[in-house]
Amino acid sequence: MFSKACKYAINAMIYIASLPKGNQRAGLKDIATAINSPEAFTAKILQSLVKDDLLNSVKGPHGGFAICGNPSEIYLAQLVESIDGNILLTGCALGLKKCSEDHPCPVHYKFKAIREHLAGMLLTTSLSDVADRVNTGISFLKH
Amino acid sequence: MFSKACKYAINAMIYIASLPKGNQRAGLKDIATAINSPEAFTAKILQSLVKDDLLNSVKGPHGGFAICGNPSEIYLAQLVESIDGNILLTGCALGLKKCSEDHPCPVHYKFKAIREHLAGMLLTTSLSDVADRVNTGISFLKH
DNA sequence: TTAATAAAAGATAATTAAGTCTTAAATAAA
DNA sequence: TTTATTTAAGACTTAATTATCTTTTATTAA
Ligand code: SF4
Ligand code: SF4
Repeated sequence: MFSKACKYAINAMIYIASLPKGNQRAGLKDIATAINSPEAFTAKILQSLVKDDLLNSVKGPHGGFAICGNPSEIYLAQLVESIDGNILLTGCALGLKKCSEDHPCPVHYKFKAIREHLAGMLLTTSLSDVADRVNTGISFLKH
Repeated sequence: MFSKACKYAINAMIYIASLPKGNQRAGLKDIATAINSPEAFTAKILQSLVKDDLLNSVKGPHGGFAICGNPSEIYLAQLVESIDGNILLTGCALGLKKCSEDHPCPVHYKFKAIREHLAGMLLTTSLSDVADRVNTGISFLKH
C-alpha cells in the first residue's frame, strides 16, 4: 500500500504528535527507538518532512523534531503525499496510460470506489485523531 | 497498491479471458503487445501463473497460453495472491510487528475497513466479470 | 570561546524489484 | 526425421528502494 519510508513517516509523526504537552520535541534517537526504525534512514525521512513543512527541527543540545503547526489540521493524506507522492490518484489496478472516465479499463469501476474510500479516509483523518487514540490508551504504537 | 508484475498478470489474464471462443490460446508476443508490457518480463510472469495453475501452456507452433479452468471461477484475488502474495492480509498502514485486534495501532480501525473493502472486491470479482465488460465494449484494455 | 550535542547533507552500500538475454526442451508440420 | 516455432529455465543486468556512513553546520551550555 505504502512504501516503508511512508510507513516510518506516519509512525514518526504519530509518535511526535502523541508526546505530552511541554515536551513536544523529540530527538532522532528517541523517534527511531520508539517506532523501531533504522536511525539513519529515519533521519532522511524526517529531513524530508521538515522540507515539506510538516515538521520543524532544531539542531544542537535539546534539539530535535516537532510537529509544524496544529496536529488537528495535519491529515494523513499530507504525509502520504509528502513521501509517496499522489498514489491516491496514480495508484491503480492496471496502470494503463491512456484511460479515462469514459474510456475506463474493465476494473476501473471496481477500484474507483476503493481508491475513493482510501482517499476519503486519509483526507479526513488528522494526526490528532490518531494521536489521541494513543494517549487515551485505545490504540498502541509500540512494537 | 500492486507490483508491476501483478498488474501485468491481471492485464494478461483479462486479455486471454476476453479472447473469442475457438481461439482462446494466445502466444507471448500477442499478449505482451496487447497489454503493452515487456515481452521477456511478461514471459516470467506467465510462467509463474502456469505453475500456479491459473494458466496452462503449450510449446511449439500454435502453442501459447490459455486460461486454466473456467474464467467465471477465477477471481482477481487469486491472481494477486499468486504474484504479490497475501498483501490483502499483510499490507497495512503502519506495518507493526506485534499488533492484533485487541492491541491495534491507532490507524488500524481506519484501514481495516479499506482492506476489507479491497479484499471483498478482489474475492468476488471474477475474470469473466471483467472480460465480459471488454467484450461488450463497456470497458477497454488497449493502451 | 570551547566542547558537546544534534540535525543536515551527501556519498556509499545493500537489498529488492524490474527487466533482458541465452540456452534448453517440447511440439507441430513439412 | 528435420526444421521452425514457441514456452521453460536460469543467468545476468539495470533501476529503484532501503539503509548506512562520514562530514559539515547549527545550537547550547560550560
Ligand atoms: S481505467 Fe481506472 S483502474 Fe483502469 S487503468 Fe485507468 S485509472 Fe487504473
Ligand atoms: S494494528 Fe492494523 S493497521 Fe496497525 S500495524 Fe497492525 S495490522 Fe497494520
